[in-house]
Amino acid sequence: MLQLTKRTEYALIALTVLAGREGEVVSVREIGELYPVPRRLLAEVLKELSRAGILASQRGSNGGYFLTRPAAEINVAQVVGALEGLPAIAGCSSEDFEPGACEVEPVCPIRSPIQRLRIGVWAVFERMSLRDLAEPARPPLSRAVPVGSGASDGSSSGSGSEA
Amino acid sequence: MLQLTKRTEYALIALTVLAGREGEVVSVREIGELYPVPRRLLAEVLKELSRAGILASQRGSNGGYFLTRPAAEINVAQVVGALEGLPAIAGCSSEDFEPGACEVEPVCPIRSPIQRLRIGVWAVFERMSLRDLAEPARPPLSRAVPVGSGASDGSSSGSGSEA
DNA sequence: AGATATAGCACTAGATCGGTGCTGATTGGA
DNA sequence: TCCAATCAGCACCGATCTAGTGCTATATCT
Repeated sequence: MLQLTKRTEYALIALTVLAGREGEVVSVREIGELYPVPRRLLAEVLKELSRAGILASQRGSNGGYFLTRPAAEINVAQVVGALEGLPAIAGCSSEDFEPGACEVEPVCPIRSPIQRLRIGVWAVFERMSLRDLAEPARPPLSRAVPVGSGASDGSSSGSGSEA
Repeated sequence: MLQLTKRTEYALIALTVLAGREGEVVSVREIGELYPVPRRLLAEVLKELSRAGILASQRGSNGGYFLTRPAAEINVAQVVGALEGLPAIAGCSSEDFEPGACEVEPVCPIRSPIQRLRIGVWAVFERMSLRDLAEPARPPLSRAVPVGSGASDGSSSGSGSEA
């Protein structure tokens, strides 16, 4: 399945909030009040991002999480990498792939193409920063990915709700 | 998990063979003799591709499968789409997503960014044709994806880790 | 002290995936 | 004509992963 996990979705939602309030400490409760996500699970996810160094935490009352770096310097690839490992595309290009696990590997004709796909997908995620997440108005990918020439979500349509 | 299924991997391997023998009818057995893939599963996958119109089949002895169009006109996106559905990235952008299934949807702040990611990933898959698969020498993505500066991995000597 | 909030660990139910079994239909050849 | 090779269709099982929760400890502010 070429799909992010719910954990990652929740992470991105939370990071949207964090990116919009740089410098502030935001608690899981606050985020949960903004968006109907399972708080417990969200907490688990933010802990992971904290362990990965993307967030830092403040314990105790008035505690919460905050970005360790400017939102513009954190990209989706880092987030996905922290929660799911690097996009693997195929098992043989995964992080925890042990040689010999795939019978085809020694003669595999698609290793090189898979690598290229992986790099390409990775690049797509790298090109979107948390600032781009928090400000959906600007089309950050239209420059780099010349495929949706006019299809890159018309923009200027206020608070994003396009099909 | 941002990873193709084994089914899709096997499909791509088989299609590499098919693309290298355009016009010929190739049986599951032949492909299984070339690459150590579970033949039964491979057969199941090729049936699916046949139902999707990417392949056509010839029954009886001397039977097998063949491409319905030139290899250069079939891209990885079509194959992935046929076997896994379009790359969804998130559940809410999946094909079989029913409105109301996601609590966050009405107020979701990342729908638009997710869409952009989806389009970008889709584009990466679209840009690689079966001909590119069959001829790994040429680097078809280096033009369109300017991220691997010189990292197009010249020889497949394994470990392409660029972090 | 007590309320708030994160840290850490483990656990369950459900979905998905990888792979297989079996039966039938079609084609070419001995 | 009969047989072997091959695809078509359906259903099934075990392993793995995901989504979500329970519980307890620790830190901080008032």
